[in-house]
Amino acid sequence: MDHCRDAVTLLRDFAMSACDQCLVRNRAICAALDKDEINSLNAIGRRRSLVAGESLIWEGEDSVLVANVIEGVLKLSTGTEDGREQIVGVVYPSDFIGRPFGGKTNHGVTALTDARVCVFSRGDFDAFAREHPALEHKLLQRTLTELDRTRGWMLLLGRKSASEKVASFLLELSDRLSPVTCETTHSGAAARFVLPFSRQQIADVLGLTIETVSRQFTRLRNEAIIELPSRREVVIHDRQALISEAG
Amino acid sequence: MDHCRDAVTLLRDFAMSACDQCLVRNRAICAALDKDEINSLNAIGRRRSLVAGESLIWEGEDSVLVANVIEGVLKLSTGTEDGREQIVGVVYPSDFIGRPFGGKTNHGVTALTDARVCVFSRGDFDAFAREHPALEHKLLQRTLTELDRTRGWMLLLGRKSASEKVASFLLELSDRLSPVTCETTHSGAAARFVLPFSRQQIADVLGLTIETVSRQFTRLRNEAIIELPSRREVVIHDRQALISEAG
DNA sequence: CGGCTCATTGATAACTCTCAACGCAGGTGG
DNA sequence: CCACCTGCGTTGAGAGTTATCAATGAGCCG
Repeated sequence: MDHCRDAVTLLRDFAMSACDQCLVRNRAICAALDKDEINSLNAIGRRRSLVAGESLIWEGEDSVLVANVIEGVLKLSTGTEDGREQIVGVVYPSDFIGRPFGGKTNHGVTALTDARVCVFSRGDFDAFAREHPALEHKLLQRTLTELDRTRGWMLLLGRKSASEKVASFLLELSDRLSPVTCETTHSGAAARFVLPFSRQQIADVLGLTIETVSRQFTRLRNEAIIELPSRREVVIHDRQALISEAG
Repeated sequence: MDHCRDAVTLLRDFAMSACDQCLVRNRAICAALDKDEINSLNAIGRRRSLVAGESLIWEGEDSVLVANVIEGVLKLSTGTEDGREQIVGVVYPSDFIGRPFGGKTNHGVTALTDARVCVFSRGDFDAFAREHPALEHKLLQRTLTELDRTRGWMLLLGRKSASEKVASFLLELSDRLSPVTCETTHSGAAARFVLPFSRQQIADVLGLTIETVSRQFTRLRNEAIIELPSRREVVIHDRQALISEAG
């Protein structure tokens, strides 16, 4: 474990400089660009750090900036006038943030953990993208994948019970978080991870209340399917049981 | 009204021939192409008619074809193993269907009404798109918009009550159906329209049961907010009331 | 005129929410 | 160093909304 964490830390310290040392250089949409193009793109962007809880984009504002996630986890969320909130997406390193090509941003973007992103003014990015079809292609592929994922989530929100929701949530997290934790089982999914979410945020992802989430967690713990070493840590003991609970 | 319906019928009768007479020529992604390019695209596609209930794509199969909707309404849906279903999208004329650039199709596509589509083999379409960045750009814009719409729907599924869901649903339909009904109020939304959905399908859109949908409909009727001339017809009498119910 | 599907209506049950109290952990200040 | 305070999470009791089960009704087609 430790040698892995060291490597990650090392890479992170270098990543503040330029794109060719960027942690997500080969996974983000930038992978579509060659060295010269990357330099042009780099010229119109800048790195920015966010502390947990800090917002990058607010719901309803005109789309003024877009970004790539370098490190950390961020949520996309909307809410009703009377204060109910729904998290409509979660983005991880190498994911793209924002609404290029006009239009309003219909959801806020807020850091769940401390995060580092690579931001562009939307106008600059739009112009650059229009001149680089390979970049637009990557962005299209990414957007199509995100649309698929989002539609899968609709099944969870519309048709699954609280226990199915929580089980599905834990499984998805263990997949999506595995590249950073480095501690993986067979198929590359993490058996132990740190939740980037508070209980309230989990509830906002799943369309539940905080109490229902809490009860499901303790039930899973009592059935020895998971372990909860601390509020934010989860260990999956019986992945198969989770899978069959996920529906 | 009648002169309008005549015009629509007239256009529809012509539309079977070539792209330049296509009903959605200027609204679909094809609008990105000039006359020569349209002809090349036309050469690799073909028109196809679907009767209500007929499927074009099945959940889980490899993505083999993509299409543009010319006429009619289709649903995108997924389900759980035990038979629960969730409609994850509804497509209207000029909308794009399918999953270009590899990957499995995660949701089935089924006609809700009789429909006519313009289909392409996915491989052919992919190759064509890669050579025509303007087309990919249109597709990207469309996909981004669809992603926004889908995320808005997540708020409905996760956080809204049955009455809010039904009200929101009727309002969205009255917007989306207005171009074809031609009978519009102030802002281009139809006050009277024919539902392309059965009660079960409405339930599958909203994450409710058929009985709950039915009860909400009769309640809205009893409160004189809507009128239900037949099973499939809706007249909105008090749009403002619907808006405030939609949450 | 059946026989069918689809929709409505009613009674009851189940699940999740709401409201409320308590507990734990981390941080601050005496 | 301990006490207290505060934020977050857990647990419990009860209420409310929606699902489930069941029966009836309306429209359509052979």
